[in-house]
Amino acid sequence: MNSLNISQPALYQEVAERLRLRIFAHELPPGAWIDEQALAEQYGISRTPLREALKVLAAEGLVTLKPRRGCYVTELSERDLDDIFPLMALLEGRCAFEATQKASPAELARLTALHEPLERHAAGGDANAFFEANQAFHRALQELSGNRWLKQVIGDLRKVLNLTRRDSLRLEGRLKQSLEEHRGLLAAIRARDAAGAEARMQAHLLSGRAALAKIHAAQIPSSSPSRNTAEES
Amino acid sequence: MNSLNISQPALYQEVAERLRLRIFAHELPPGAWIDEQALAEQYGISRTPLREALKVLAAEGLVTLKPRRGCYVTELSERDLDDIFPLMALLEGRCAFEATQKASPAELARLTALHEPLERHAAGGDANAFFEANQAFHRALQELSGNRWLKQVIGDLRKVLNLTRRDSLRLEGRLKQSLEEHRGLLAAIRARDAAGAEARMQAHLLSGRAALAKIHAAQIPSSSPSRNTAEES
DNA sequence: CTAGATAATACTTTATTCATAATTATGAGC
DNA sequence: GCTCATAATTATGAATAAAGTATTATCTAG
Repeated sequence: MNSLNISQPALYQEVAERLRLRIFAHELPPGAWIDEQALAEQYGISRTPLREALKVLAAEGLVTLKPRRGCYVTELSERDLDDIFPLMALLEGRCAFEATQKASPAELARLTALHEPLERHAAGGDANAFFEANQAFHRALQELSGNRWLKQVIGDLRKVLNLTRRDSLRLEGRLKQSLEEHRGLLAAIRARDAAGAEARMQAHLLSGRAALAKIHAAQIPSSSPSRNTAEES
Repeated sequence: MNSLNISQPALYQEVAERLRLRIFAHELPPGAWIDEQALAEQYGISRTPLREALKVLAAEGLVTLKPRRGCYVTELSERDLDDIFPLMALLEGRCAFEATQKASPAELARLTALHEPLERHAAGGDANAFFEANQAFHRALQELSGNRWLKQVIGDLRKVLNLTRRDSLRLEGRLKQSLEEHRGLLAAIRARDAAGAEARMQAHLLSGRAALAKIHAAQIPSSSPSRNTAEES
């Protein structure tokens, strides 16, 4: 894919990646103002590459640039989530459909192997590890779909979804439920039931949205103070 | 991405928009090298805002940044088109589905009014005007879907598709065929046949891909350069 | 005491300058 | 005469500086 881009990555890309991680970790929470010069001297670079990195992040939707006002981490509304999850269901559903049709027996075996950690970490109750294994499985499916642009679009939306806290898996029973959905999905794929796999993937995503909504409903949305960057050392 | 920028847009955004138009007009054709300093002094600005604009365009996929090598207008391969069009069919199909279900009678009337120019310009054989009217109709449908992120993703992909020449409508009979497809689509929407509208929209997009393929097959019987363009994020 | 206006401060934005890396051209050697 | 290596030129990438705009705080007037 990246034919000539094997050369050393530009500084602004490195910075963009580091900022992404800090945003995903909620070290830079949604709504937080991004202090350019503080961040620049923290990274030991000038503000120029930092600003270029912010342009990239803005195009990805992770931050919002307000002209003459500065840069803020994007805040997702419930409305946004209600828009994005069905869209992801559509796209990842298509992935499941295509992958079911195109996967070779060897690839099917690899996919099955990727499912095993899900079983293990669900049994162990390790939500973080389950989350990672879940991501790996979904990514593999996207790879098997064979459509680079489909994968790209899903990846972009997933980045945006990472703005929300990932603790929906800690909802009572959600881990087990998600595992059950994955079992059904894998079974449909292995049975070469493309339409079934698509439907199960869609249900899986929408079920994830429902879990998130339950979390948000439970947490009191009274005060959401958008604090600035938390100091950590 | 999208902020409520009622204030004056930043210079780099203006530059990005002007470059977009030049790219879409093929004044900067796919594969063309973008000369930063030449363009900067042509616009009477410094290289800094120009470079920031290029970062935005790179995130949109319109240009490809090769570290230490410069910036080039993205070239789409046939493979890319084979990936993107089915994806657009899926997304715009969903738009048609949702819009059919959600549109009020008044909105339905407005949509019907937007269809009229298509009839007129098809009869007049004005491919450019037909293209514009077609875009307007599709955008209205995306608006009616009520899903801002769906609209956003479609818009992003449409930008990329604008990298290709828009002369597929000049293919013998394509104008008439496209009109027929639109008639069927509108009829399904007005009949509140959401599934039918979705199917017709999907067929419409795939039909557009086929027309483009026919153009390319006719124009390039010799060697295809097929520079593959990788997307990064 | 409150509200509005002005001034000051701070941050974004753009420009200019400098350094580094890549490519091309020229010269020399085989 | 052709190929390879080295040097020079050009363009990209980063940093620093300067300017313009927005926001906030303070002071004055009603």
